[in-house]
This record gives sequence, C-alpha cells and structure tokens, in this order.
Amino acid sequence: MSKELTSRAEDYSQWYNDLVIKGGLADYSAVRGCMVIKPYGFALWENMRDQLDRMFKETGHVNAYFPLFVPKSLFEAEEKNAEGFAKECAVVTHYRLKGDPEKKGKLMVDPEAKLEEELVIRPTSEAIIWNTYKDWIQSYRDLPLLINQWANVVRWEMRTRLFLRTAEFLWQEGHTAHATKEEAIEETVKMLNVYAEFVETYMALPVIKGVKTANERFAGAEDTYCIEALMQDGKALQAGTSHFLGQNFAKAFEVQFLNKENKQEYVWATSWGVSTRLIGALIMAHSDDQGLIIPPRIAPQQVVIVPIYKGDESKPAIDAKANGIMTALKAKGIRVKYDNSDTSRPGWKFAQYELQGVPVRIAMGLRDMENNVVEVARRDTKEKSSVSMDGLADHISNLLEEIQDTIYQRALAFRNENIRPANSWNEFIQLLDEKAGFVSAHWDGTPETEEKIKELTKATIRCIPLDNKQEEGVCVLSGKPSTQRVLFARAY
RNA sequence: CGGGAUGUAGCGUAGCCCGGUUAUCGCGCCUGGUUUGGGACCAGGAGGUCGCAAGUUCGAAUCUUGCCAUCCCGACCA
Repeated sequence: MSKELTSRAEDYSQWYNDLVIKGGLADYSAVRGCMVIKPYGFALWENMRDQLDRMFKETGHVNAYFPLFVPKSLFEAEEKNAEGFAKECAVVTHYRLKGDPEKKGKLMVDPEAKLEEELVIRPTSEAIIWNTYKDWIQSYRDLPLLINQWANVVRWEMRTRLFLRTAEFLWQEGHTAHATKEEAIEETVKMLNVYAEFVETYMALPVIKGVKTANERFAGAEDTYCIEALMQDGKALQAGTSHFLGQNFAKAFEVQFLNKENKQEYVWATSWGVSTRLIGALIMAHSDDQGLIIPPRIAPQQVVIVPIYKGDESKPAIDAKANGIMTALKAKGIRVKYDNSDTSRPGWKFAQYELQGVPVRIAMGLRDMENNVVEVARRDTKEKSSVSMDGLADHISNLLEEIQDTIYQRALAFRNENIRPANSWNEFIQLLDEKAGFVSAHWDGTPETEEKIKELTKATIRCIPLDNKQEEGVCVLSGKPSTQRVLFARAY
C-alpha cells in the first residue's frame, strides 16, 4: 500500500479513489462495474443501516424481503417506470450451463435451457412488490401497509465510480400503500424528513430538502422529493429520494381496496430509498488530504489507543493502563480499539488511523504515565492535547460530541457559502464556472428551458426547496416570468 | 456504444522504438537482529503463464494479427 495520497487540489477524483481504496473501505472486483465492500467500509454501512433501521421502525415500518428476479411481464406493467429503467437492466435468459464440446474444461450457456420468460434483475422492486401487495390488500383495514426492505439492486451503468455509481449496490427501499392521497403524501414527506435527520444528525452532512422537476423525477412517480448535499469540489449529490407514486402502481397492478362505504378504490403509494452512495457523499463532504474524516456517530472505531514504549519492560504497565481506559470508554458505549501490535511503529499507526478517519486517537507512553496524562488527538482539527487520566472517559465522550458538531458546522458553513443567487444569464454561467456550488436562480418552469440550460452548462435543477420563498422574477435563460428561485448545480 | 490510452510479482514500475544469457528497481511480504513520542534500520530470503491466443523467427516481454480486461473523454445514470 502506497503511503501517498493524491491531494484534492491535484486531482479531486483520484483523491476520492485513493481514500476509498487506501482507507480500506472498498476494492475493485473481478466483475466489471462492481466493487467489493471491505470490512471497514461495511462496518460503516452497518452503522448507517442500523440507525436508519431504528428510525424506520420508530415510524411504524417493518422489514420484509422480496425476490431479486422480476418476470419481464411484471416489470413492464407500469410503463413509465419500465421505460425509465429499461436501458440499464440486466436480464436472465437461461437457467443452465453445460460443458462446451468445442473447448475442453470450459462451460457454455445451454441453449436448451432458455427461460420461457426472461427475468429482470431488479433495478428497483416496485413491480414485484406491487404484484404481491395486490393479494395482501383487500380492505381499508389492511391499510396503511408500511414495508421496507434492505437489498441489493443492479443498474447496468456505462461508467462507474466506487460507491457513487456501481452496477450493483446496496440500499433500502420502502414501499407503502395508503387509503388516501393525503396520507400517502404525508408519508412521502415524513420519510424525507427521516432521511434529512439521519444524514444531518448522524452523517454530519447538511442537506437541502426539495422537490424534483418533471425532468428529474423518478419514472412512475407523481412527485419526487429529495435531499441534496454539496461536496467539497462544489458538485451537488442527491443523497436520498422519497416518491409520491399516486395511483400509478395501484392501477398497473390492480391493487384495490374496499373503503368504509363498500366501494372499490385504488390505493395510494410511496417509495423511498437511500443507498451505499451515502458513503461516497460522506467521504467527499468531510475528508481531507490526510485521509478520511468520519463523524463519530457512525464511525466503525471512535477511539484508538496507541501505546508508545521503549523496550519490553514498560509494555505491561502501559497495557494495563490502556485496558483500564478501554473498559471505562466501553462502559460509556464508545467503540474503542487498543492497537498494541508490535508489528508496526507508532508513527505508522498514527498515519494509518488518520487515513482511516478514526475521530480520536489516544497515545500514551511512560512519560504520560508518570504525569497521569494521555495525549489526545482529534482527527477533524488535528489538535493534540494532554489530558488527565482522571475523568478521561467523560472527556472523550464529550469530545466525540464536539467533533460530531464541528464536522457538521464546517460542512454547513461550506454549503451555505456556496449557495449564490444569479440574476442574469451571464452571472449564472460565471458562478457555475468560477465558484461551482448551488446557484439560486429564477426558472420559467418549463422542461424545455431546463433542458436547454443543461445542454449549455451541464448544470441541472437539483431541486425546488421545500421552504422556498415566493418572489416575482424572470427566468435567467428565457426571461419569462417566474414566481420562485430554484437550485441549479453540476451534480454527481 | 463511439474517441483515446494502458496491460510486466500484491502495488507502482524499467526493459519494447532497434528481437539475443538467469526480466530491472522501489514499496509491500517472509526470517533473524537492533528499534519504538509522527509512515524505522541492517542482513538474508520468497514471489513472474511479461493480459490471452495465434503468427513471423534459429530465438518474442520486445515485431504482426485477433481477442479480453482496465482507465480517461463523450452519450446514460442514484
């Protein structure tokens, strides 16, 4: 493993790749477009997943699991959705291999084993789920149906990037059914808020809640709500989406219920998801040229203790002290590791744990023991301080909260500094090119203008913020009247 | 799927133009020793179908053709 990381200024993309690979989060795999999530990266995902799962359960949802394969006839039932995903579907056509008579020891697809009906590998599960819900929903008493699943999905992308865009990725998808339109919309917004709270509170990443324009909307949805985050290079990243699906899937799959008046009605639906892409967002928002910076609340390791000793005679004493500290920290629920391996030296360990973004490092040697102190280094600011061993666990516990807050405030300040209003076309393109970030501008509300702006600048409308203030203005491109500003940015 | 580039040990590479002993160097790895307050040092050692296949040749990492894979730039996308 090379010691050198590419700096952000030198090559932002390469910096990102270096962090993922050298930080031990993931690896390239033998399969084109697919990655291996390594134990450290998966531990991070597990922490995110577990917290989200708690939040879903608190809001009344339960988990279930639906098949990976979707028969083509089901997949195509909701036309807009099918059309939206058609270009990136992997399809299973055969169910057997056999020995290749031409090439000894090689296998070939058995042409005799062609499937009657092709199976689409889910790019998302609406089709298989709504086909199932049809049988589960008969009466208003069966509603609402609030189900989530943790799963993998496959979208055959032309170009991939670790965590941000891979052919297979992990996510959760919530699929709910409701008796009324109002209730479904309420659910859509509720889950958007859950996402925003999770991302801001646990990932320390400020987001803008908004609604997508028709162009950017999920295929098959009536409305797509989103949370948008800003990366350090000034590009926006969609961190989560929540869709109000109207009755589109209910009608496509004939999901009706008898209401209290004994009349058949189509149910109202939502779906919502976040994926391992969030890990990419986390990396690009917080990390620096020394490596990853992971917020304490989701960090696989929150504290690492590194002993410093001369010769073997001082080691047992340091071990004993370190174990005492570990016990105290664990009692406070802190995820701590004592790295007393003698296969690498302290300096190497320091660099390694900085690369991996462990929020707090405690170093202790004989000198510290004599003074009843330890050296505490925080990853986010690189500050080092000498801290008394008395009450150390409380100090660390508070420090972790402070780090969480510092990381969030830093990201928030950066985000806020990088939302700029543009009142003319010249100003608009100048801001996009020179400053990046979000540009807040008037738009005439037509897909044509949005498309034109995308062609000219590569910037898209990231969202119409939910709390948007209404103001008279004219579209930056067309000059037509507009009632509000929307957020533009170049995006991942 | 178009345009460009690259494939040599786990990683990064030299050699290729101009074919010729046992394929270079660094990191990492293994053994022993000395070390340990910011990526240690010394000595010894292991590790290779030179992406795959065919061709040219007395002889191919090197030349030719085909294939495969990866990366970058486009179109597509969470």
